[in-house]
Amino acid sequence: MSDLRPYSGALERLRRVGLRPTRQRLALARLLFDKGHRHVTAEQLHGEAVAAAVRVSLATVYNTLHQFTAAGLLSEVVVEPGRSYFDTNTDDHHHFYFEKTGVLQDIPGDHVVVKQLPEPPPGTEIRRVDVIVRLGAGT
Amino acid sequence: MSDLRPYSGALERLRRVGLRPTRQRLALARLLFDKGHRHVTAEQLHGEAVAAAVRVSLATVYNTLHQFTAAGLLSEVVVEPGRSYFDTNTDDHHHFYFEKTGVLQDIPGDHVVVKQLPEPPPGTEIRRVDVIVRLGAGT
DNA sequence: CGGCAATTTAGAATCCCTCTAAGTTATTGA
DNA sequence: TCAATAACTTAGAGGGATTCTAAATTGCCG
Repeated sequence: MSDLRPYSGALERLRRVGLRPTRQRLALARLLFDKGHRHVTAEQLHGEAVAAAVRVSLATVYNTLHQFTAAGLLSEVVVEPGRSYFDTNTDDHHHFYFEKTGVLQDIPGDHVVVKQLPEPPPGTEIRRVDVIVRLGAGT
Repeated sequence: MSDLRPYSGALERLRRVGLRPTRQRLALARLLFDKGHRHVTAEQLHGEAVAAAVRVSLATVYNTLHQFTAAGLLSEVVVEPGRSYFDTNTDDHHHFYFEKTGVLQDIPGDHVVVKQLPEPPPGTEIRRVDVIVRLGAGT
């Protein structure tokens, strides 16, 4: 559907960040980026790859997710102990987290404003500000 | 405000939330609450207990931390995959996280203001809003 | 004090994730 | 074009944090 867009190809994307376009990385990039923004865990992505008959090991899925993150193609979101989500949306934005289901959902950037942030302690700088709105069952 | 009362004895605290004051829970409560606000991991707390010659297993430390959290005596802070911090400050506040050292530090509640929060999706309610300011080495 | 449910415990188990060492593949440059 | 080489992939072992299990212990009530 979306591979008509000029620079959305997986190969192009890898080239631009200087990662060798291997069969595994290309396949994972397509799974991640070819259908809108997503939040996935390594296990989930590996499952999708296997389901799509892509031969790739779990170790490579982990490596690839971290390389993509380091390259700025993904961002990592930590909401629960012992499980990392990777978000294909790298714009400045925040998250709803449904505690019951473990589902993570973007909150568009302009819907949350953080004000009066204190100065970071000397010798440090702010890398990122994460806002997680935790949701439970309503009344 | 988690506690307006001047008397903050461990026994009293456990009684108030309906947890049986066992030797282990009393000792852990003292370690946690008797010297100002703290951020600890289960391992750390267990280490302190052992150092203080309190006989308690790691499993019990985990159980106790979760029971205290469920009872509202602690709050859990998730900043890294694979490690949970427990915070003795249950007031509304946020955190600085020093990525390099793994140290967590409170930001007083009135120093961060979150605005324009969107409506939670129907059937859900906001349980908590976590703000984590991630810090790296400055320039 | 006796009885029973709550609690504690050691150790095994589990869950994510990382590492290692060996095999494979993309790229480079002659 | 075709090695040579460096980058990459992988299975399986390893590791850290946490949870589970089943048995022993302990606090609490009458």
